[in-house]
Amino acid sequence: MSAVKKILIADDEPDILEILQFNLQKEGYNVITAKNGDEAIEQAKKHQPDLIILDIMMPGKNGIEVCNILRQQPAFYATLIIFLSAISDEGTEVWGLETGADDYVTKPITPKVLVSKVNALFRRLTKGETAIIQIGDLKIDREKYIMNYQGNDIILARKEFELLALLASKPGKVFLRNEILNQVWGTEVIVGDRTIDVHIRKIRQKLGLDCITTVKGVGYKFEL
Amino acid sequence: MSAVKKILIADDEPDILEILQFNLQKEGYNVITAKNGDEAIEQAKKHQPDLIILDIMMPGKNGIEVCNILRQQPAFYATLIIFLSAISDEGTEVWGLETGADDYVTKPITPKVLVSKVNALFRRLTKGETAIIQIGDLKIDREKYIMNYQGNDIILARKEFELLALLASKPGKVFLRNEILNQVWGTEVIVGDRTIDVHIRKIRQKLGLDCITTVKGVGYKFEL
DNA sequence: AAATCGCTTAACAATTTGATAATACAAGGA
DNA sequence: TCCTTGTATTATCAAATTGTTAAGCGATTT
Repeated sequence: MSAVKKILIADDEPDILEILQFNLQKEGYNVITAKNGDEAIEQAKKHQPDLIILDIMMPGKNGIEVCNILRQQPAFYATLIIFLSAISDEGTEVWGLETGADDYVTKPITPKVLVSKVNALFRRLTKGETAIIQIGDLKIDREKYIMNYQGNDIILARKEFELLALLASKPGKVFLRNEILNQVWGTEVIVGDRTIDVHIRKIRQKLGLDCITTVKGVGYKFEL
Repeated sequence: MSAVKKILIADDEPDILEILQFNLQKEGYNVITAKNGDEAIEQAKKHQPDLIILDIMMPGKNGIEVCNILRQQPAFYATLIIFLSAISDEGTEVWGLETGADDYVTKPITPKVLVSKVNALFRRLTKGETAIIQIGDLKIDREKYIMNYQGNDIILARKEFELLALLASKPGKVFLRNEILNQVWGTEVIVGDRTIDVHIRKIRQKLGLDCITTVKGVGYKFEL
Protein backbone atom coordinates (compact mmCIF):
# COMPACT_ATOMS: atom_id res chain seq x y z
CA MET A 1 0.00 0.00 0.00
CA SER A 2 1.89 2.98 -1.14
CA ALA A 3 1.39 6.61 -1.80
CA VAL A 4 -1.37 7.56 -4.22
CA LYS A 5 -4.44 5.39 -4.43
CA LYS A 6 -5.88 4.57 -7.81
CA ILE A 7 -9.61 4.65 -8.27
CA LEU A 8 -11.52 3.40 -11.28
CA ILE A 9 -14.99 4.82 -11.85
CA ALA A 10 -17.39 3.21 -14.26
CA ASP A 11 -20.61 4.97 -15.14
CA ASP A 12 -22.41 5.60 -18.40
CA GLU A 13 -23.51 9.10 -17.49
CA PRO A 14 -20.71 11.51 -18.42
CA ASP A 15 -21.93 14.10 -15.93
CA ILE A 16 -21.63 11.83 -12.97
CA LEU A 17 -18.34 10.49 -14.17
CA GLU A 18 -16.95 13.94 -14.41
CA ILE A 19 -18.18 15.29 -11.12
CA LEU A 20 -16.97 12.27 -9.22
CA GLN A 21 -13.65 12.33 -10.97
CA PHE A 22 -13.21 15.98 -10.14
CA ASN A 23 -14.00 15.55 -6.48
CA LEU A 24 -11.88 12.48 -5.98
CA GLN A 25 -8.93 14.04 -7.74
CA LYS A 26 -9.30 17.04 -5.51
CA GLU A 27 -8.81 14.65 -2.58
CA GLY A 28 -5.58 13.52 -4.09
CA TYR A 29 -6.66 10.28 -5.69
CA ASN A 30 -5.54 9.05 -9.05
CA VAL A 31 -8.73 8.57 -11.04
CA ILE A 32 -9.36 6.41 -14.07
CA THR A 33 -12.74 6.30 -15.80
CA ALA A 34 -14.77 3.91 -17.91
CA LYS A 35 -18.02 4.44 -19.77
CA ASN A 36 -19.35 0.89 -19.63
CA GLY A 37 -18.81 -2.53 -18.16
CA ASP A 38 -16.42 -3.88 -20.74
CA GLU A 39 -14.28 -0.82 -20.62
CA ALA A 40 -14.28 -1.07 -16.85
CA ILE A 41 -12.87 -4.59 -16.95
CA GLU A 42 -10.28 -3.57 -19.46
CA GLN A 43 -9.15 -0.58 -17.45
CA ALA A 44 -9.16 -2.56 -14.26
CA LYS A 45 -6.79 -5.12 -15.70
CA LYS A 46 -4.59 -2.44 -17.11
CA HIS A 47 -4.28 -0.23 -14.06
CA GLN A 48 -4.96 -2.52 -11.11
CA PRO A 49 -6.83 0.13 -9.16
CA ASP A 50 -7.13 0.06 -5.39
CA LEU A 51 -10.81 0.84 -5.56
CA ILE A 52 -13.45 0.38 -8.23
CA ILE A 53 -16.68 2.34 -8.20
CA LEU A 54 -19.24 0.60 -10.37
CA ASP A 55 -22.55 1.94 -11.57
CA ILE A 56 -24.97 -0.93 -11.55
CA MET A 57 -26.94 0.09 -14.63
CA MET A 58 -24.62 0.30 -17.55
CA PRO A 59 -24.89 -0.68 -21.21
CA GLY A 60 -23.16 -3.93 -22.04
CA LYS A 61 -22.14 -5.63 -18.84
CA ASN A 62 -23.78 -4.17 -15.75
CA GLY A 63 -21.93 -3.43 -12.55
CA ILE A 64 -22.76 -6.64 -10.79
CA GLU A 65 -21.56 -8.70 -13.72
CA VAL A 66 -18.34 -6.74 -13.79
CA CYS A 67 -17.87 -7.32 -10.10
CA ASN A 68 -18.40 -11.04 -10.48
CA ILE A 69 -15.96 -11.33 -13.33
CA LEU A 70 -13.28 -9.39 -11.52
CA ARG A 71 -13.73 -11.12 -8.22
CA GLN A 72 -13.07 -14.45 -9.89
CA GLN A 73 -9.55 -13.38 -10.64
CA PRO A 74 -7.02 -13.56 -7.85
CA ALA A 75 -5.66 -10.16 -8.79
CA PHE A 76 -8.94 -8.57 -7.80
CA TYR A 77 -9.67 -10.73 -4.85
CA ALA A 78 -8.92 -7.99 -2.40
CA THR A 79 -9.72 -4.92 -4.48
CA LEU A 80 -12.23 -2.57 -2.94
CA ILE A 81 -15.50 -2.31 -4.83
CA ILE A 82 -18.34 0.12 -4.33
CA PHE A 83 -21.64 -0.15 -6.16
CA LEU A 84 -23.42 2.95 -7.28
CA SER A 85 -27.06 2.70 -8.13
CA ALA A 86 -30.24 4.57 -8.75
CA ILE A 87 -32.17 1.58 -7.56
CA SER A 88 -32.88 1.65 -3.90
CA ASP A 89 -34.40 -1.72 -4.18
CA GLU A 90 -33.59 -3.79 -1.15
CA GLY A 91 -33.06 -7.01 -3.01
CA THR A 92 -30.54 -5.50 -5.37
CA GLU A 93 -28.66 -3.86 -2.55
CA VAL A 94 -28.38 -7.08 -0.58
CA TRP A 95 -27.42 -8.95 -3.70
CA GLY A 96 -24.79 -6.39 -4.51
CA LEU A 97 -23.23 -6.64 -1.11
CA GLU A 98 -23.33 -10.40 -0.99
CA THR A 99 -21.68 -10.48 -4.40
CA GLY A 100 -18.60 -9.18 -2.77
CA ALA A 101 -18.89 -5.43 -2.85
CA ASP A 102 -17.60 -3.41 0.04
CA ASP A 103 -20.27 -0.79 -0.07
CA TYR A 104 -23.44 0.07 -1.87
CA VAL A 105 -24.35 3.67 -2.42
CA THR A 106 -27.70 4.85 -3.69
CA LYS A 107 -28.08 7.77 -6.04
CA PRO A 108 -28.70 10.57 -5.80
CA ILE A 109 -25.55 11.02 -3.86
CA THR A 110 -23.55 14.12 -3.14
CA PRO A 111 -19.90 14.02 -4.05
CA LYS A 112 -18.98 14.90 -0.48
CA VAL A 113 -20.64 11.85 0.93
CA LEU A 114 -19.08 9.58 -1.63
CA VAL A 115 -15.67 11.01 -0.95
CA SER A 116 -16.20 10.41 2.74
CA LYS A 117 -17.11 6.82 2.11
CA VAL A 118 -14.09 6.32 -0.06
CA ASN A 119 -11.87 7.83 2.59
CA ALA A 120 -13.45 5.64 5.22
CA LEU A 121 -12.78 2.51 3.20
CA PHE A 122 -9.14 3.34 2.67
CA ARG A 123 -8.73 4.35 6.26
CA ARG A 124 -10.02 0.98 7.33
CA LEU A 125 -7.69 -0.74 4.96
CA THR A 126 -4.62 0.98 6.31
CA LYS A 127 -5.52 0.27 9.90
CA GLY A 128 -3.50 -2.36 11.58
CA GLU A 129 -0.38 -0.43 10.93
CA THR A 130 0.47 0.94 14.30
CA ALA A 131 -0.37 4.45 15.30
CA ILE A 132 2.71 6.07 16.70
CA ILE A 133 3.17 9.59 17.82
CA GLN A 134 6.39 11.04 16.54
CA ILE A 135 7.85 14.30 17.77
CA GLY A 136 11.29 15.00 16.57
CA ASP A 137 13.50 12.13 17.68
CA LEU A 138 10.93 10.86 20.13
CA LYS A 139 8.62 8.08 19.11
CA ILE A 140 5.69 6.99 21.22
CA ASP A 141 4.00 3.74 20.36
CA ARG A 142 0.87 3.35 22.40
CA GLU A 143 0.21 -0.11 21.10
CA LYS A 144 3.63 -1.47 21.88
CA TYR A 145 3.86 0.60 25.00
CA ILE A 146 7.28 1.75 24.04
CA MET A 147 9.05 5.05 23.88
CA ASN A 148 12.06 5.50 21.75
CA TYR A 149 14.43 8.41 21.75
CA GLN A 150 17.14 8.59 19.12
CA GLY A 151 17.03 4.87 18.61
CA ASN A 152 17.14 3.89 22.26
CA ASP A 153 14.10 2.33 23.84
CA ILE A 154 13.03 3.89 27.07
CA ILE A 155 11.16 1.87 29.61
CA LEU A 156 8.53 3.78 31.49
CA ALA A 157 6.14 2.50 34.09
CA ARG A 158 2.45 2.68 33.33
CA LYS A 159 1.62 6.02 34.94
CA GLU A 160 4.77 7.55 33.63
CA PHE A 161 4.01 6.36 30.14
CA GLU A 162 0.46 7.57 30.21
CA LEU A 163 1.46 10.90 31.62
CA LEU A 164 4.10 11.51 28.99
CA ALA A 165 1.84 10.22 26.25
CA LEU A 166 -0.78 12.70 27.34
CA LEU A 167 1.57 15.65 27.37
CA ALA A 168 3.10 14.65 24.06
CA SER A 169 -0.29 14.23 22.45
CA LYS A 170 -0.42 17.98 22.13
CA PRO A 171 3.06 19.43 22.13
CA GLY A 172 3.12 22.97 23.36
CA LYS A 173 -0.20 22.79 25.10
CA VAL A 174 -0.15 23.43 28.80
CA PHE A 175 -2.00 20.76 30.72
CA LEU A 176 -3.49 21.89 33.99
CA ARG A 177 -2.87 19.70 36.96
CA ASN A 178 -6.54 18.93 37.08
CA GLU A 179 -6.59 17.89 33.48
CA ILE A 180 -3.70 15.57 34.08
CA LEU A 181 -5.34 14.04 37.09
CA ASN A 182 -8.53 13.39 35.20
CA GLN A 183 -6.87 11.91 32.17
CA VAL A 184 -4.25 9.79 33.80
CA TRP A 185 -5.73 8.96 37.17
CA GLY A 186 -9.43 9.22 36.37
CA THR A 187 -12.06 11.09 38.27
CA GLU A 188 -12.59 8.43 40.90
CA VAL A 189 -9.14 8.31 42.38
CA ILE A 190 -7.89 11.14 44.49
CA VAL A 191 -4.21 11.60 44.95
CA GLY A 192 -2.12 14.28 46.51
CA ASP A 193 -0.65 17.17 44.60
CA ARG A 194 2.97 16.12 44.87
CA THR A 195 2.23 12.88 43.09
CA ILE A 196 2.29 14.49 39.70
CA ASP A 197 5.57 16.21 40.38
CA VAL A 198 7.20 12.99 41.37
CA HIS A 199 6.15 11.30 38.18
CA ILE A 200 7.23 14.23 36.10
CA ARG A 201 10.58 14.04 37.76
CA LYS A 202 10.96 10.37 37.01
CA ILE A 203 10.14 10.93 33.38
CA ARG A 204 12.65 13.74 33.09
CA GLN A 205 15.21 11.52 34.70
CA LYS A 206 14.59 8.50 32.52
CA LEU A 207 14.48 10.52 29.34
CA GLY A 208 17.54 12.48 30.32
CA LEU A 209 16.07 15.18 28.21
CA ASP A 210 14.57 18.52 29.05
CA CYS A 211 11.29 18.30 27.21
CA ILE A 212 8.78 18.93 29.95
CA THR A 213 8.43 22.52 30.96
CA THR A 214 6.89 23.64 34.19
CA VAL A 215 4.48 26.52 33.96
CA LYS A 216 4.28 27.75 37.47
CA GLY A 217 0.85 27.94 38.98
CA VAL A 218 -0.66 26.40 35.89
CA GLY A 219 0.67 23.03 34.84
CA TYR A 220 3.11 21.31 32.54
CA LYS A 221 3.71 21.24 28.84
CA PHE A 222 5.71 19.10 26.50
CA GLU A 223 8.12 20.66 24.05
CA LEU A 224 11.15 19.29 22.37
CA MET B 1 -9.15 -14.20 15.80
CA SER B 2 -11.76 -16.30 17.39
CA ALA B 3 -14.47 -17.76 15.25
CA VAL B 4 -17.60 -15.96 16.33
CA LYS B 5 -17.67 -12.22 15.86
CA LYS B 6 -19.01 -10.06 18.62
CA ILE B 7 -21.26 -7.14 17.81
CA LEU B 8 -22.35 -4.43 20.18
CA ILE B 9 -25.53 -2.55 19.29
CA ALA B 10 -26.44 0.69 21.02
CA ASP B 11 -29.85 2.21 20.44
CA ASP B 12 -32.40 3.73 22.76
CA GLU B 13 -35.35 2.25 20.91
CA PRO B 14 -35.97 -1.24 22.29
CA ASP B 15 -37.80 -2.33 19.12
CA ILE B 16 -34.86 -1.63 16.87
CA LEU B 17 -32.47 -3.12 19.35
CA GLU B 18 -34.44 -6.31 19.43
CA ILE B 19 -35.02 -6.71 15.73
CA LEU B 20 -31.38 -6.08 14.90
CA GLN B 21 -30.22 -8.38 17.64
CA PHE B 22 -32.49 -11.12 16.38
CA ASN B 23 -31.35 -10.83 12.80
CA LEU B 24 -27.68 -10.64 13.58
CA GLN B 25 -27.86 -13.56 15.95
CA LYS B 26 -29.59 -15.54 13.25
CA GLU B 27 -26.51 -14.91 11.12
CA GLY B 28 -24.38 -16.45 13.81
CA TYR B 29 -23.07 -13.32 15.47
CA ASN B 30 -22.65 -12.90 19.16
CA VAL B 31 -24.70 -9.82 20.00
CA ILE B 32 -24.44 -7.51 23.00
CA THR B 33 -26.79 -4.56 23.47
CA ALA B 34 -26.78 -1.20 25.18
CA LYS B 35 -29.59 1.29 25.70
CA ASN B 36 -27.53 4.47 25.75
CA GLY B 37 -24.14 5.93 25.15
CA ASP B 38 -22.68 5.36 28.58
CA GLU B 39 -23.82 1.79 28.65
CA ALA B 40 -22.32 1.34 25.20
CA ILE B 41 -18.91 2.46 26.40
CA GLU B 42 -19.15 0.23 29.42
CA GLN B 43 -20.12 -2.81 27.40
CA ALA B 44 -17.52 -2.10 24.79
CA LYS B 45 -14.79 -2.07 27.38
CA LYS B 46 -16.13 -5.21 28.94
CA HIS B 47 -16.60 -7.31 25.83
CA GLN B 48 -14.22 -5.86 23.27
CA PRO B 49 -16.59 -6.37 20.36
CA ASP B 50 -15.42 -6.69 16.78
CA LEU B 51 -18.07 -4.31 15.56
CA ILE B 52 -20.04 -1.56 17.24
CA ILE B 53 -23.31 -0.28 15.78
CA LEU B 54 -24.12 3.11 17.23
CA ASP B 55 -27.34 4.99 16.99
CA ILE B 56 -26.46 8.65 16.67
CA MET B 57 -29.35 10.01 18.68
CA MET B 58 -29.28 8.58 22.15
CA PRO B 59 -29.91 9.94 25.62
CA GLY B 60 -26.76 10.78 27.52
CA LYS B 61 -23.80 10.51 25.21
CA ASN B 62 -24.74 10.38 21.56
CA GLY B 63 -23.21 8.00 19.07
CA ILE B 64 -20.59 10.33 17.73
CA GLU B 65 -19.38 11.15 21.21
CA VAL B 66 -19.16 7.48 22.03
CA CYS B 67 -17.20 6.88 18.87
CA ASN B 68 -14.77 9.65 19.71
CA ILE B 69 -14.23 8.41 23.22
CA LEU B 70 -13.62 4.86 22.13
CA ARG B 71 -11.38 5.74 19.23
CA GLN B 72 -9.08 7.58 21.59
CA GLN B 73 -8.28 4.32 23.30
CA PRO B 74 -5.79 2.05 21.59
CA ALA B 75 -7.97 -0.96 22.29
CA PHE B 76 -10.65 0.44 19.99
CA TYR B 77 -8.43 1.95 17.41
CA ALA B 78 -9.25 -0.71 14.87
CA THR B 79 -12.70 -1.74 15.98
CA LEU B 80 -15.34 -1.51 13.28
CA ILE B 81 -17.94 1.16 13.88
CA ILE B 82 -21.20 1.76 12.03
CA PHE B 83 -23.39 4.76 12.66
CA LEU B 84 -27.11 4.38 12.54
CA SER B 85 -29.19 7.47 12.13
CA ALA B 86 -32.55 8.91 11.28
CA ILE B 87 -30.85 12.03 10.04
CA SER B 88 -30.06 11.88 6.38
CA ASP B 89 -28.40 15.21 6.64
CA GLU B 90 -25.35 15.33 4.44
CA GLY B 91 -23.23 17.25 6.89
CA THR B 92 -23.84 14.79 9.68
CA GLU B 93 -23.09 11.86 7.46
CA VAL B 94 -19.79 13.28 6.30
CA TRP B 95 -18.93 14.24 9.84
CA GLY B 96 -19.74 10.79 11.07
CA LEU B 97 -17.53 9.14 8.50
CA GLU B 98 -14.66 11.52 9.05
CA THR B 99 -14.91 10.90 12.77
CA GLY B 100 -13.68 7.43 12.14
CA ALA B 101 -16.74 5.37 11.45
CA ASP B 102 -16.59 2.64 8.87
CA ASP B 103 -20.07 3.10 7.59
CA TYR B 104 -23.07 5.33 8.02
CA VAL B 105 -26.51 3.88 7.61
CA THR B 106 -29.67 5.93 7.46
CA LYS B 107 -32.90 4.76 8.99
CA PRO B 108 -35.33 3.44 8.09
CA ILE B 109 -33.27 0.43 7.29
CA THR B 110 -34.31 -3.13 6.75
CA PRO B 111 -32.55 -5.73 8.82
CA LYS B 112 -31.53 -7.55 5.66
CA VAL B 113 -29.61 -4.63 4.31
CA LEU B 114 -27.90 -4.00 7.60
CA VAL B 115 -26.92 -7.62 7.91
CA SER B 116 -25.47 -7.48 4.41
CA LYS B 117 -23.45 -4.44 5.30
CA VAL B 118 -22.16 -6.10 8.42
CA ASN B 119 -21.20 -9.18 6.47
CA ALA B 120 -19.47 -7.04 3.88
CA LEU B 121 -17.42 -5.27 6.52
CA PHE B 122 -16.28 -8.49 8.13
CA ARG B 123 -15.55 -10.05 4.78
CA ARG B 124 -13.27 -7.17 3.99
CA LEU B 125 -11.60 -7.43 7.35
CA THR B 126 -10.86 -11.10 7.02
CA LYS B 127 -9.33 -10.69 3.60
CA GLY B 128 -5.62 -10.92 3.81
CA GLU B 129 -5.58 -12.89 7.04
CA THR B 130 -3.43 -15.94 6.86
CA ALA B 131 -3.66 -19.18 8.76
CA ILE B 132 0.09 -19.48 8.97
CA ILE B 133 2.09 -16.96 10.89
CA GLN B 134 5.82 -16.87 10.46
CA ILE B 135 8.04 -14.82 12.72
CA GLY B 136 11.71 -15.43 12.41
CA ASP B 137 12.33 -19.09 13.06
CA LEU B 138 8.91 -19.58 14.55
CA LYS B 139 6.09 -20.93 12.42
CA ILE B 140 2.53 -21.07 13.64
CA ASP B 141 -0.13 -22.94 11.75
CA ARG B 142 -3.48 -21.99 13.19
CA GLU B 143 -5.36 -24.56 11.20
CA LYS B 144 -3.21 -27.54 11.99
CA TYR B 145 -2.50 -26.38 15.49
CA ILE B 146 1.19 -26.84 15.04
CA MET B 147 4.11 -24.75 16.11
CA ASN B 148 7.56 -25.16 14.82
CA TYR B 149 10.71 -23.51 16.05
CA GLN B 150 13.92 -23.95 14.10
CA GLY B 151 12.63 -27.13 12.53
CA ASN B 152 11.43 -28.74 15.73
CA ASP B 153 7.76 -29.13 16.35
CA ILE B 154 6.58 -27.79 19.63
CA ILE B 155 3.59 -29.34 21.30
CA LEU B 156 1.38 -26.86 23.03
CA ALA B 157 -1.96 -27.48 24.65
CA ARG B 158 -4.95 -25.72 23.15
CA LYS B 159 -5.09 -22.71 25.45
CA GLU B 160 -1.36 -22.33 25.32
CA PHE B 161 -1.46 -22.47 21.58
CA GLU B 162 -4.23 -19.94 21.25
CA LEU B 163 -2.59 -17.62 23.69
CA LEU B 164 0.72 -17.68 21.90
CA ALA B 165 -0.96 -17.43 18.51
CA LEU B 166 -2.79 -14.36 19.68
CA LEU B 167 0.32 -12.66 20.99
CA ALA B 168 2.25 -13.58 17.89
CA SER B 169 -0.46 -12.30 15.60
CA LYS B 170 0.85 -8.83 16.28
CA PRO B 171 4.43 -8.99 17.39
CA GLY B 172 5.32 -6.11 19.62
CA LYS B 173 1.79 -5.17 20.46
CA VAL B 174 0.93 -5.27 24.11
CA PHE B 175 -2.18 -7.29 24.73
CA LEU B 176 -4.11 -6.24 27.80
CA ARG B 177 -5.16 -8.97 30.13
CA ASN B 178 -8.74 -8.21 29.24
CA GLU B 179 -8.04 -8.52 25.58
CA ILE B 180 -6.42 -11.86 26.14
CA LEU B 181 -9.29 -13.13 28.22
CA ASN B 182 -11.81 -12.05 25.63
CA GLN B 183 -9.95 -13.49 22.69
CA VAL B 184 -8.79 -16.74 24.18
CA TRP B 185 -11.40 -17.52 26.79
CA GLY B 186 -14.36 -15.60 25.43
CA THR B 187 -16.61 -13.25 27.31
CA GLU B 188 -18.77 -15.93 28.86
CA VAL B 189 -16.14 -17.75 30.83
CA ILE B 190 -14.68 -16.16 33.89
CA VAL B 191 -11.36 -17.37 35.09
CA GLY B 192 -9.09 -16.23 37.84
CA ASP B 193 -6.32 -13.77 37.38
CA ARG B 194 -3.43 -16.14 37.82
CA THR B 195 -4.65 -18.39 35.03
CA ILE B 196 -3.07 -16.28 32.34
CA ASP B 197 0.23 -16.16 34.18
CA VAL B 198 0.38 -19.88 34.53
CA HIS B 199 -0.19 -20.41 30.83
CA ILE B 200 2.37 -17.80 29.98
CA ARG B 201 4.83 -19.55 32.19
CA LYS B 202 4.21 -22.89 30.53
CA ILE B 203 4.69 -21.39 27.11
CA ARG B 204 7.93 -19.76 28.16
CA GLN B 205 9.04 -23.06 29.58
CA LYS B 206 8.14 -25.16 26.57
CA LEU B 207 9.61 -22.73 24.10
CA GLY B 208 12.72 -22.32 26.17
CA LEU B 209 12.89 -18.95 24.56
CA ASP B 210 12.46 -15.51 25.98
CA CYS B 211 9.95 -14.13 23.58
CA ILE B 212 7.12 -13.05 25.83
CA THR B 213 7.65 -9.84 27.69
CA THR B 214 5.66 -8.72 30.68
CA VAL B 215 4.56 -5.13 30.74
CA LYS B 216 3.57 -4.67 34.31
CA GLY B 217 0.18 -3.22 34.94
CA VAL B 218 -0.62 -3.49 31.27
CA GLY B 219 -0.26 -6.93 29.72
CA TYR B 220 2.04 -9.15 27.70
CA LYS B 221 3.67 -8.84 24.34
CA PHE B 222 5.45 -11.15 21.97
CA GLU B 223 8.80 -10.28 20.52
CA LEU B 224 11.49 -12.46 19.12
C1' DA C 1 -9.27 -49.02 36.56
C1' DA C 2 -5.14 -46.61 36.30
C1' DA C 3 -2.52 -43.32 34.19
C1' DT C 4 -2.19 -39.14 31.76
C1' DC C 5 -3.35 -34.65 30.15
C1' DG C 6 -5.14 -30.06 30.15
C1' DC C 7 -7.03 -26.40 32.74
C1' DT C 8 -7.83 -23.81 36.78
C1' DT C 9 -7.01 -22.35 41.35
C1' DA C 10 -4.86 -21.55 45.85
C1' DA C 11 -1.03 -20.12 48.33
C1' DC C 12 3.00 -17.86 48.84
C1' DA C 13 7.29 -15.52 47.10
C1' DA C 14 9.31 -11.96 44.43
C1' DT C 15 9.01 -7.85 42.26
C1' DT C 16 7.53 -3.36 40.82
C1' DT C 17 4.88 0.52 41.19
C1' DG C 18 2.85 4.49 43.01
C1' DA C 19 1.72 7.71 46.81
C1' DT C 20 3.27 10.32 50.52
C1' DA C 21 6.05 12.74 53.84
C1' DA C 22 9.84 15.41 54.68
C1' DT C 23 12.94 18.57 53.07
C1' DA C 24 15.19 21.66 49.88
C1' DC C 25 14.83 25.07 46.35
C1' DA C 26 13.08 29.15 43.46
C1' DA C 27 10.52 33.31 42.46
C1' DG C 28 7.65 37.08 43.62
C1' DG C 29 5.65 40.38 46.88
C1' DA C 30 5.56 43.01 51.37
C1' DT D 1 15.45 40.59 53.66
C1' DC D 2 11.75 37.73 55.09
C1' DC D 3 7.60 35.55 54.09
C1' DT D 4 4.58 33.06 51.02
C1' DT D 5 3.47 30.12 47.40
C1' DG D 6 4.51 26.70 44.36
C1' DT D 7 7.71 23.16 42.63
C1' DA D 8 11.84 19.68 42.91
C1' DT D 9 14.09 15.96 45.15
C1' DT D 10 14.65 12.05 47.78
C1' DA D 11 13.75 8.27 50.63
C1' DT D 12 10.38 5.29 52.36
C1' DC D 13 6.51 2.27 52.75
C1' DA D 14 2.22 0.19 51.37
C1' DA D 15 -0.27 -1.62 47.69
C1' DA D 16 -0.63 -3.69 43.36
C1' DT D 17 1.02 -6.96 40.15
C1' DT D 18 3.23 -10.89 38.59
C1' DG D 19 6.04 -15.43 39.09
C1' DT D 20 6.18 -20.05 40.80
C1' DT D 21 4.84 -24.26 42.61
C1' DA D 22 1.82 -27.66 43.89
C1' DA D 23 -2.54 -29.55 44.04
C1' DG D 24 -7.43 -30.60 42.52
C1' DC D 25 -10.60 -32.09 39.07
C1' DG D 26 -12.77 -33.63 34.96
C1' DA D 27 -11.90 -35.62 30.44
C1' DT D 28 -9.39 -38.70 27.68
C1' DT D 29 -6.34 -42.43 26.87
C1' DT D 30 -4.10 -46.82 27.85
